[in-house]
Parts: sequence; C-alpha cells; structure tokens
Amino acid sequence: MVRQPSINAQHRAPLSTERIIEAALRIVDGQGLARLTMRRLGDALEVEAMAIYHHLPRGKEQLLDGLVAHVASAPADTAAQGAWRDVLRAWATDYRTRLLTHAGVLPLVVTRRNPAALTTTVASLREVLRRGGVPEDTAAVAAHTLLGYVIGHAALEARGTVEDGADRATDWNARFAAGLDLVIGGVR
Amino acid sequence: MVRQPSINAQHRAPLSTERIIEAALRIVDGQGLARLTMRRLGDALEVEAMAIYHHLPRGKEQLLDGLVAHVASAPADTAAQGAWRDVLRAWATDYRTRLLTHAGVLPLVVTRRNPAALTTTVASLREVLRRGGVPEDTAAVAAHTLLGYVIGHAALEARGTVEDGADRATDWNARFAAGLDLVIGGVR
DNA sequence: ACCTGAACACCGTTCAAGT
DNA sequence: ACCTGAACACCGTTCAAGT
Repeated sequence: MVRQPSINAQHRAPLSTERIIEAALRIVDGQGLARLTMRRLGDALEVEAMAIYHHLPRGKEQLLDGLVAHVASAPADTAAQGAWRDVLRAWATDYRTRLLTHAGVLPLVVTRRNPAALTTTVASLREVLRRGGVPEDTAAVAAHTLLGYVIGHAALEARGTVEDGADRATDWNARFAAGLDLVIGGVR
Repeated sequence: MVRQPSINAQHRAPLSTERIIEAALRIVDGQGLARLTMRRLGDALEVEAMAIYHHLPRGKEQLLDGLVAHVASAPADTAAQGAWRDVLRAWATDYRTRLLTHAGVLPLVVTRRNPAALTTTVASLREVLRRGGVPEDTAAVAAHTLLGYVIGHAALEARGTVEDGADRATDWNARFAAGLDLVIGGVR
C-alpha cells in the first residue's frame, strides 16, 4: 500500500527554487528588502526556514542572487523589426517599469557580483545597435551608457529625489523619456 | 582639584557624530557594508556599541543616512569659470571616483529615502546649466540625466559587469568618458 | 552629559534527526 | 529526498545603572 502524503503535503505545492524566489520577491515588493528573512520566507511558504537550504544550499546569498537574476535579466528583443532607436526606447521603458516595480531589489542589482544577469541584458543592447548598423565601438559605449542611465534614473526615482522646493511635482515619466531621447539621440 | 579623566578618555578623542561616520565609512570601504555592525563600529571607536546611540538616537538608520549624506552630497562648482560642459565633465569625473571609492555605500545611495544628499547635488548641476544659458526645462532634464548616468555607470562598474567573453578587459575609464561625452554632448 | 552591562527579541546557519 | 527542531553565534535596540 502506498503511503499517504500528509495533509500538509497535499494542499500545498512542493517547494522549488522558483516558488522560493517568487515568494521572496513578493515579500520584498510588499514589505521591503529589510523584512526578507529566511524565517519569514519559510512562513510564507508554509515551511520551516531550514527547508529552504535544501533548494538553495548557499542560503541567503543564493536567494539574493536569484532575485537579481529574476529582475535584472530582461534582454531587448534583438529580433524586433523597426528602427533600432525605437527598439531601444521600448526596451528602456519596459526595463524602467520592471526596476520600479521591484524597487526593493535595486540595491542588490547595483552591487551584487552576479555578472550573468546584467551581462545578457547589455549584450542584447549591443546586438540591437550592431544590427542597426552602429559601429562596434560606438555600440559598446552606447549599450553601457543606456543601461547605466536607466538603472541610475530608476534609482533616483525610487528615492523620490525632489529637486525643487516648488509646488509642481516632478513628472518622472516625462523626465525619463526626455533623458532617454537625449541618450539615444546622442548615439551616431 | 579637577578630576582626572580616565586613561582611556585621555588617549582617545571624544566620540562625535563625525568620528562615528568616518569610522563607519572605513569599515564599509575596507570590509563591505554587510560587516558594518553597531558592535564592530563600537570596537573600532574603542567604545561600547551602546555609546553610539547617544550621538545617533535613531541608531543604525541614522548611521546609514549619515553615510549617504557623506558620500553622495558633492555638488558641482557653480562658481567655476569656463564652459559649462567642462565644468560638468569635471564634476562627473570626480563624482564617479567618489562613488567607486565608497562602492560599499552605493546600495544605500540608491534606495535610501534621504532627499537632502542628492537634492543639493542635482540642484548644483541645474545651476551650472542655467548659468551656461541652457533653458530651464532642458537644464532640469539634463541635470537628472547626467546624475542618473553617473550613478548607474558607477553601479555597473562596481559590479564589474563583463560583457564580452573575450580577453581584452573593459577599459572603464575610457567607456565612462565616452558615455559622458554622449550625454553632455546631447544637451542643446 | 556620556558611557556601560545586562537583557530581549530577533537573525543566518549547522547539524543530527525524523519520515 | 525532503523537511524539522534544537542549538550556536551573532544582530539591533531598550533600559537601568554608573561616573
């Protein structure tokens, strides 16, 4: 006779790296990075904190790396039709939204030594430029400049930097778009 | 007769917010942000951790805010002679160096809600542009774009993003300068 | 005024044990 | 194979006490 799994095991999906990362992201987005603890993450997954180590042997380090990979790895569509400037503008708009949606992981994106995530992203930008006929050297600079701008601007937005004591609120959308045109328009 | 301060009190400078911030920055620069704890900071200052709370009542929060203020608040020289493009280029070069020197605080700069530090910096950039004859609206966009670029690029550098599997190491200095020209050159 | 010592409620992680 | 429970060495912070 086959052993019955416990009631607990029945009514919940089995633990997996993917489910762990998703639950972690939900905590970070909802409560902030500081409140992401292994114990709380375990609670959210209805499991003891120590169970997480079975899927992420490197523990919290690996968890944070996973969050960065999940958020920062969003390459541009290198197969897209249309002018490369439009392709890059569309990518930048999406990427900014993505970073702001998960603003809590921004500090991790910014300093975690986890090359893979940003590497594929920056490579896709270079590829879009290259296909658009931009010389290799210029493409490398432009790809980096663009990614740097988007990340930096998202960081400024996330912090809500107010630069005038005046009444009118900063229109971040318009400002981002204008700066984006400045950067993309500067590539030649 | 005047009471003698203890031997301890004689051979060390009295605690102050400034000394605390400096010691904290030394720990972050030397060992990384994760190793900055109140107890270790106390050790470095030859004091019990709890003594720090007397100078920073808001505790570690206030300490981190102080680090951000110390690192990120570096306005451009609004009184400088010469073309505004040169002034901004010089500021950006210095600011990048500053951020990379204290790369450990970058994650704090990026997300801490501490308007003051970056606000004065961005205001100085706007002022340089305004004095250079750039229209108000353009100046606001350009100031933000420039600061965003410098922070974002520094973040990419700090992470050491390698974008080609090739042998030749990325020349970050050249790349930063090229992107900087792209951004500053785009302002008109 | 300034600092200390003990205490409290939390962390991340290990390790042996359960099923 | 996958998860648990107890334990360890650390956190940030409070609070009463010392000088």
